[in-house]
Amino acid sequence: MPELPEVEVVRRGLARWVRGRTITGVDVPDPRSIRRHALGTEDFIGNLEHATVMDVVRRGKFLWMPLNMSSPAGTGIGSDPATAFVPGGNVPKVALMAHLGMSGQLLMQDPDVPDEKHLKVRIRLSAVNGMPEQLRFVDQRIFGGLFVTSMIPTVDGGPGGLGETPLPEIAEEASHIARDPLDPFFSFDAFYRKVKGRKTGLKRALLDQSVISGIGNIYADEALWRSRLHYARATDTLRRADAERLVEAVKDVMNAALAAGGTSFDSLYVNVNGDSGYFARSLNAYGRAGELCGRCEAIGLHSVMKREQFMNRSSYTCPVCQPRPRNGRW
DNA sequence: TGCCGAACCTGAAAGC
DNA sequence: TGCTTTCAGGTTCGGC
Repeated sequence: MPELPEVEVVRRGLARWVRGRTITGVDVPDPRSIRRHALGTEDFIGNLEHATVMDVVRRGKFLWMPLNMSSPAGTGIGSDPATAFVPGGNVPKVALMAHLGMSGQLLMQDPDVPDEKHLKVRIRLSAVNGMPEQLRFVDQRIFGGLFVTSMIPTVDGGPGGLGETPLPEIAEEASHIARDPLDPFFSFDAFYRKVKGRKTGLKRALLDQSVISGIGNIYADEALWRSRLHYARATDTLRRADAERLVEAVKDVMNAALAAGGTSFDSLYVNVNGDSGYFARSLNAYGRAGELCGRCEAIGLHSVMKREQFMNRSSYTCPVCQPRPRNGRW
């Protein structure tokens, strides 16, 4: 399942292939994957054709490609995105937005590669020697999707997200979410204020993208395990030191996952070249129900990881080093 | 206003 | 063997 590290792996791969290239054609074999584009398939295609991809930017699990709409068809080849943004000039007004959902994949393919079983959108790119000519959106469960959205100024004046040429603009549909822990402009104080202001459980807050973005079920469990906190801990009882430990754990686990190319349990997550990541082998909590807690075992304790139902999902904890708080409070 | 749960969706695995 | 049920989970939206 793509969470922040997996989306960042995809972003880096995509940036290498699509920056500066012009979209020459678009097919939408399954319009369900563009259902968030309210104006329909024709409008979606009309917005993309002849536009030049300026960059690939990410905030949390949202990924977008700012588009230069002013380029005549075919002139995007070899243009330099770093110099394409002229203040007050051809600043991108729209972006192609992507969310991978549960099973979305953005793949670079040559035209002669047969269509994937769950191919939803095909974007043809201007020809460049040695580069694949199609960007394909493949999605088995259709929780993800593509749509065109406006670019708007960021509230804090900082870059909208992580990209190769950061701009003080953000895709409108991503403007409601908080900065993610790997964002250089991430503010611990802002995160702590939001968490303390909530009256809910800690894991629910971690999964709330308006509090902190990029965290899904897997890395929430891993970060809570690393920081020895229980998912049901009431957020308004969280001490500053606990929150600092938690944020550091989130950063550590995400950086480790990024270094391993992401977490893959099956073929549902792959990078733009179709390769899987290896971080699943390093998980300490997620999916380890019935196994011994590695941290407790290291000090001679025999505690068995347990799985509980939470928010229609599974949560994995160690009952010894992550004790459940009484009534959510310590 | 803010929290919470349902719904969306498909394929693999388990159960019968 | 084949059918049915369960499970996986990110985001949005409606109900409370």
